[in-house]
Amino acid sequence: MQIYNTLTRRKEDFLPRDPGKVSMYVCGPTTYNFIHMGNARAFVVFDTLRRYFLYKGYKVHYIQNFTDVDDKIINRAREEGEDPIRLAARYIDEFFRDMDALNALRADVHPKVSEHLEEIIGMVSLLIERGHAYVVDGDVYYSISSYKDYGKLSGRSLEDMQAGARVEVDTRKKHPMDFALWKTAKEGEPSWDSPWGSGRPGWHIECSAMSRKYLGDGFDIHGGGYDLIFPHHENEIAQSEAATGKPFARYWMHNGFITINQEKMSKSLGNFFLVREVLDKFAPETVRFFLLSAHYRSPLDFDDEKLASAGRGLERVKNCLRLLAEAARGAVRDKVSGADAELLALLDRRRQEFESALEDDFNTALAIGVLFDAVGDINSYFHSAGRDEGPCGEVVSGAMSLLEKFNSVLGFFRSGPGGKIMLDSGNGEEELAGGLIDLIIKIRQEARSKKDWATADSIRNGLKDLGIVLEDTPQGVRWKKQV
RNA sequence: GGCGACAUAGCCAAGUGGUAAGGCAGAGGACUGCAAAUCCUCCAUUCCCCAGUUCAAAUCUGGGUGUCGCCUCCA
Repeated sequence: MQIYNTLTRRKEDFLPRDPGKVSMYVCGPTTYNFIHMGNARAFVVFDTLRRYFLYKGYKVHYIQNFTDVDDKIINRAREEGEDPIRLAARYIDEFFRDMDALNALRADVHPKVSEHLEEIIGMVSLLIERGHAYVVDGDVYYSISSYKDYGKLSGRSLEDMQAGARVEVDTRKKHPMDFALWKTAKEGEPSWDSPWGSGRPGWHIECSAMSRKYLGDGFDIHGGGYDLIFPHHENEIAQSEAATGKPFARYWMHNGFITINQEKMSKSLGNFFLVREVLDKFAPETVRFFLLSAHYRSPLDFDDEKLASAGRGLERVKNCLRLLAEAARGAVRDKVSGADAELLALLDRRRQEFESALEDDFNTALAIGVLFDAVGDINSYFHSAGRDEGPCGEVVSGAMSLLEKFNSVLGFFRSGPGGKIMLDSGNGEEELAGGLIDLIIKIRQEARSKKDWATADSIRNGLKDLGIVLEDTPQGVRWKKQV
């Protein structure tokens, strides 16, 4: 597999540190609010990458942190009169609600800053010992001048940064770009005891400390949004490599932004859409499909019309799944004809194309194209060969299994044991509704048999207004929920 | 100011040297009582512009133009 590595600015062959195993660390959210679509993109992209490694048979160790100690959390908590750690914990629950809806698998570990002070303090101490950090009035700063490779990820030099520094210069710092590893506690803030007094960690050190704890030195993939390259990831590298003397993450992957009217969606610009707002209007599979429909490094412009277009496209895939499910329920033929064998061979080729697409820097857009090609192949088959002689059992199960394989990576649809796709959640209420709809359809069929088209159409239109679409086919009547 | 990315049909989007995937929308046809779904056909002589390299360029080089991003919390 080839992966574009931000560190080297080119695609490289992906060779895991330990054969057969992949270690990944993805920067999670600062939990002071619900997550927005931009956050979701990063998490869905890396979830899908992880799923692809699993599909390929790798054992994946996937870590995603929560920043639950931070200025913004503290400020928010103050405004709402709530304990900061509790507020953060609440938004962690909300994070899971959103990401579960988007069918993202839980990480193996979701470490929190508030539970890793020991590791963080240990790493800060190590940096001081090694001369890469200094203490000023209870604050600890990382000295970027002490680390010769500072700037290697973002491609900037110390000189550039001095020239571009527009931030107020703290005269206690040795270099204007030196950053805080540890901050002295202010009144009313969460704080922990440390060798430098009571305080709390700076932002960047948590990822260095926690990734090391769970993945060790030189783990495989570190991911996050483009905006984390500088300073966050640059600083992580500086901290980790200076502290351990060993190379940090081997492959750095960064996803592009979600934009609104071509402008970056961000909390600070205020032009963001919360995941749950979007999920009120669009199905989760549509949202996930949309997020994967462009290459992960490209910007992705968001608006309702684009989501709607994505939803209509996904409907094609759903229709094909319904067709296959229906065929599997009906009578199938054992004998494998020439047309059957032809389709099976074609689908095997699609499987290979799907994999090559993802092997090339994780090109989900291309992989989705292959999915649509496969859907077209299957539909054509049912239109001709499968229809004339009845569907072949091997074809039906083979086609379904292919789409399930694709889905195990793309994760559009929820799946049960063995990756079986479940289009409807199937709770009791839905069963009841389904029974009622079947009954109404039966009554309508009686009207149709008497050529009472007025009644038949009135029933169909009435159901449509309720969001139930009927399809009269030679094989009988099908119904589904409207998109 | 420094650094970097991108520019492909009405819309979204893949494609890094060999003659433009896929989706949405649209047109025609098949099927249907009519629809829906599905199938078939059509829909960029051309990839922001101008030069250049090459037998061959959307793809490489140079120069423009435009848009966006990072340099400050941000996925």
